Amino acid sequence: MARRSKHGPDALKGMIVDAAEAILAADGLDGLTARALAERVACSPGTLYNVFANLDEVVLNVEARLLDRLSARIADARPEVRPRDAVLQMAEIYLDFSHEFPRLWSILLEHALPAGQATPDWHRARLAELLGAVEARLVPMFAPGQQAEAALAARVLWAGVHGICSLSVADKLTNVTAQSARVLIRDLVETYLRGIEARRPQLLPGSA
Amino acid sequence: MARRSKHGPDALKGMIVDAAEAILAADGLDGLTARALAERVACSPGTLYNVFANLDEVVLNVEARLLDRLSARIADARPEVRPRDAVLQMAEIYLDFSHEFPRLWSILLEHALPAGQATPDWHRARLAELLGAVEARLVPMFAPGQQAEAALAARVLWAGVHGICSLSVADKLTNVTAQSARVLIRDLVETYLRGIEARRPQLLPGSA
DNA sequence: GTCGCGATTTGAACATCGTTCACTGATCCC
DNA sequence: GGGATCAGTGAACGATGTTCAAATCGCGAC
Repeated sequence: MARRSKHGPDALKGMIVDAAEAILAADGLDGLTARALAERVACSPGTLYNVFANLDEVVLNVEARLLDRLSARIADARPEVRPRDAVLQMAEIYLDFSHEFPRLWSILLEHALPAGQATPDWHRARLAELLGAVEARLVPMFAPGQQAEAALAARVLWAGVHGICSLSVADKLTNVTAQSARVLIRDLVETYLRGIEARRPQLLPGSA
Repeated sequence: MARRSKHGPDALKGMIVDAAEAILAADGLDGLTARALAERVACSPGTLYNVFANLDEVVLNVEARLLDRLSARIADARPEVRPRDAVLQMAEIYLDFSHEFPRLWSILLEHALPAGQATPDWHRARLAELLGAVEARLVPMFAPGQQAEAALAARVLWAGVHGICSLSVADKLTNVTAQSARVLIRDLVETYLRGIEARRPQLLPGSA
């Protein structure tokens, strides 16, 4: 064996990440062993380490693809006009996505790098991109010169939606099923935005 | 060796959980190995398995103590009178707690049991207790016969606060430091509650 | 055709992990 | 004093992530 890769090295990388995603979705982090992954890719464990530094890097690549998929889904959505509807739409996409890939989603949230290793930059960048999308749809609700308030609101809303989704996926919200998580999200977005309007009803009354 | 325990078996249990908490706080989940834990307790690895079924059970006991500590802190707080202040107070206790034990807190959120094993009942019960405390302080803001709305609001607020705390501890909220997480929490609670009042300004105007 | 070289893949080996269990020896009861 | 008991032991097992010298293949030169 050891024939030169018929697929280029990038293709091999893709195959490994594919296989890793399948294993993670089926068996969680504990199921992803170097030997199990190698067997699924039909190569030896050593080959994995020619392409990735370690298993953590494989997991990170799965996470990256997952985040990209979410970004694409948000980008593909038919844009709603009213800011409230647009934010609600994003929140529901977020919710649906987390429940569509519950295992992968949990791994994305749970996966902690060993020791001092910080979250990689591309990870933070992808999260910042999502946050920016919320912020962009929120800006019309605020007067010019209140971008700081819009940025704050975006972070609060996004963190809140995230909290509902993660607790819901982990089944930790007592008496809250996947179904009713949607109700929570609607209530959060509508009530929070109503609270914003109630603070400055005179500025942009038409934006409600 | 093998002298009969000078400490009762419960004391040994406590010593193990103590040591495990210290290791987890210092080195995270990866640092908690059976041998390292045994060395810190000054016993052999096998002894651990006379007291606990496996290392997961040790971690669960650390988590249980952590949740109890949070509950106690909330119970000890001088109760605020106005519902808004009471909820805000709880949220800030929650935030401070998560940042006081960031590593243990992350483990509490991240720790996923292997395979089909569900979150143990006592865990869910402790979370439900926290949720109930929020709910109790929220009820005065709603008219009689609107307990369902109060329960919904409690879940939304608690999940939202939780989302801010977890993203903040994990350092995933772009441009949001531990300091400013407090600002996010204040904004969430105040704006959300204002949104509730804006919906029914006629009912309990004095509760603002 | 074949030879050789560089790139690629291999899989045995290593340290360490969680966990088990036959054994040890201190303690209690008689 | 002498079993009986049982908390505590630690060597051993299988599996883990990772490494690296060796094996193997693809391909261009001649």
